[in-house]
Amino acid sequence: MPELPEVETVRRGLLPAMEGQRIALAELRRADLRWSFPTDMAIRLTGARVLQLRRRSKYILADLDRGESLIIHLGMSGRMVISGLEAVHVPGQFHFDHPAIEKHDHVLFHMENGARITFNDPRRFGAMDICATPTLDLHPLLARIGPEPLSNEFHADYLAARLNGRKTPIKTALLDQRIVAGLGNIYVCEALFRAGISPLRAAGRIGAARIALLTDAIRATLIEAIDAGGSSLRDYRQANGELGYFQHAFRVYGREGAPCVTDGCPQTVRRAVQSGRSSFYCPSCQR
DNA sequence: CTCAGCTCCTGCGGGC
DNA sequence: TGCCCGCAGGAGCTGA
Repeated sequence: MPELPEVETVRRGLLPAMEGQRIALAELRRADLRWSFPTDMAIRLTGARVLQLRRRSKYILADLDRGESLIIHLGMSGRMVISGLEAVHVPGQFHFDHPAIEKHDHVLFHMENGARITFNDPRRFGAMDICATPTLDLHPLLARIGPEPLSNEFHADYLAARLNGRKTPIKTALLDQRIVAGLGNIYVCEALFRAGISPLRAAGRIGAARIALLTDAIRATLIEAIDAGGSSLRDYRQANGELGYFQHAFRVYGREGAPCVTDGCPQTVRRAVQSGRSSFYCPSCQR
């Protein structure tokens, strides 16, 4: 599913169920996602309290009261399904409603407060690992990731320096998590459209002014998507507590052949394949 | 170092 | 209806 906005939305959705709560039981129904879990991961999680849920790039980080942190990546198809957040009162008793286990439910966190968080991932590109909190930043999955795009470290001068001399297309460069964290195929396409930059353009051949436009476009695109996720989060909560994809009004992504949304632009959105992945763009608005 | 291509895995939709 | 193909929001790894 997830690029930065979706992961941030999932994190926020998990907060009431997980943060400050103890994991009564961590149940690993399948231990081989992208990599195998540490063999003792269930033991290390069971009984631990979640002190804080953070996000770094597309990773959700759960700091535990035992000096360790759980690292979660949703891959392409990972979802977190929350159930039983609120006790159902029937005469004489309370109980927590949980749906039946489904195909591809790989990991379940049974929380002390009665909530259950189910990690479902059909393609199993997702990952989990656990390691000491003080050295979390040195973890191989996290160590080389670039700045958060919504932080002050990400600015035009930084991006210009990182793109300088690069022949690779800007589309490919922005997907490189070492340059900037958290962008994926959708929001790269959307940000490039906003900035009026062709995904095919060599990364090192974009002027300083346009790179500044691009950093602003990346930020605006992500913030807008997070806000959209926030609203759909409320909808989901009312429905069944499930956190999944939220539909967002994309301007180019997935719109091949459809008219460009720019007022007066006669063009249609094109699709090109770059490093094996689809890029969507307007050949007139993006140069 | 940079860069393109391959790879993991399952599901879905379109064409025949 | 069934089968085959291409495609999917990620990213690590290999080899040139």
